[in-house]
Amino acid sequence: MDRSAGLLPAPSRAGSQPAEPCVEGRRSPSPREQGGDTSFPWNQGPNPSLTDPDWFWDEHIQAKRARVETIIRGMCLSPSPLVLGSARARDSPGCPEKARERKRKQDLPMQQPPLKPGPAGSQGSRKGGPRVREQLHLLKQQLRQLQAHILQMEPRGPAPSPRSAEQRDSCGRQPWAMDSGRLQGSSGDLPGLEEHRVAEVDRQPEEARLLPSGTRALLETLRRELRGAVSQAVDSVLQKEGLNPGHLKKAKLMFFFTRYPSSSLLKAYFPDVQFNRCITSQMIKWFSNFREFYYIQMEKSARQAIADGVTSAKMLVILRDSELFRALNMHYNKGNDFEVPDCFLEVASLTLQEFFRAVSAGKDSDPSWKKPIYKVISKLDSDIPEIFKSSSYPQELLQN
DNA sequence: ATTTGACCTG
DNA sequence: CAGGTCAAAT
Repeated sequence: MDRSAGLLPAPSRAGSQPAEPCVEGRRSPSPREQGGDTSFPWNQGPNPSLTDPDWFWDEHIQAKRARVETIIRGMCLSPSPLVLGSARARDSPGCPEKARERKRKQDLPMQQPPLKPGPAGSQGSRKGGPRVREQLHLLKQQLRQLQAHILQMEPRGPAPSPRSAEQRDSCGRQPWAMDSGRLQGSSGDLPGLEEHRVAEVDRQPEEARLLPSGTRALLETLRRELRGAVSQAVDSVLQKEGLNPGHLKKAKLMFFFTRYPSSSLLKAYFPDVQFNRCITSQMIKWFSNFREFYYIQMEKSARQAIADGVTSAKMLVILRDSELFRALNMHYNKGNDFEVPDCFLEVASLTLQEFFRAVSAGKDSDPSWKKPIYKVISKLDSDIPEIFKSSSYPQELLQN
């Protein structure tokens, strides 16, 4: 609520930051950006997906998807139509286009990895915002339905007689006791496995307890498999999927520190985002939009100051109670979740002053009069607090 | 040929 | 904010 004295020390930087004669138009990478010289900042981070070849990750995801698809498909083929109905209902609403068409060459990520025939991958990268949530919901629903379905079928299983349930060692093993064993082949034929199963199955409803051990084991295995598959599907959907509102919010806060983030910096500060062309461009675009608003405000304010009779640029300092601050804070920090750093106010003040000088000197007659200002400002990016890098979303750590 | 930024528009 | 365009830089 109550802010520390907002008065800025009117940094002498204003004088020591003259528009130097930069040879190249492009902004030279700030020293901060390349702190790791040859190595990228994110080399330190525990995110293999960023360092590994893209195809590796894609295959991984594709494997997951394929697995889930298989399971879901199996569910649809089951005697119960319940799943089928909900699954279809999703495709019909928005896109009349055949789902087949989606497998065409990626329309946006043009030349990412050389391969990506993705079974369901191409649609995942699209920004059908709500679609993802629908899918998630669908998956959860399907899981629940399948579980109910299984339980419902259990009693009718292999003629569950109280005896068969007890004499699980009898030679009368059901045909699919074998299948059960095969199914969990991955878990191996551990000696004590049987006991484990029994212990787990015992926690199940009464009906289930009456089933032969083989059946119970199968059910349990199925359940486990399904749970794992759905869980993975949810993860993959939640992640690939693109940027969410949380990311946008974080980006806005980051703008307080950096007006011109490089793509590598963005990658370093959004570990939970899988960057591809689309995502990267979108984020770059965000900052471009941020800048646009920022510069518009600055120019407007500068002209206002001139109209108000301000004579010296040095008199223009953005305080935390100024109108300009209010507008900026509203735009990048709606709700005051975050305390705007002083460094931002300094840069903003300098920007304002630059605009003031330029307009005062009548430079604005030149079509490209803003360019020099941009050049100056682009060199004033600050370091972004580590917290922004570590946490996926500044949901909580925002308070301070 | 690709990326990035400004600018304009909806 | 996302789209698209244009220019500049890689």
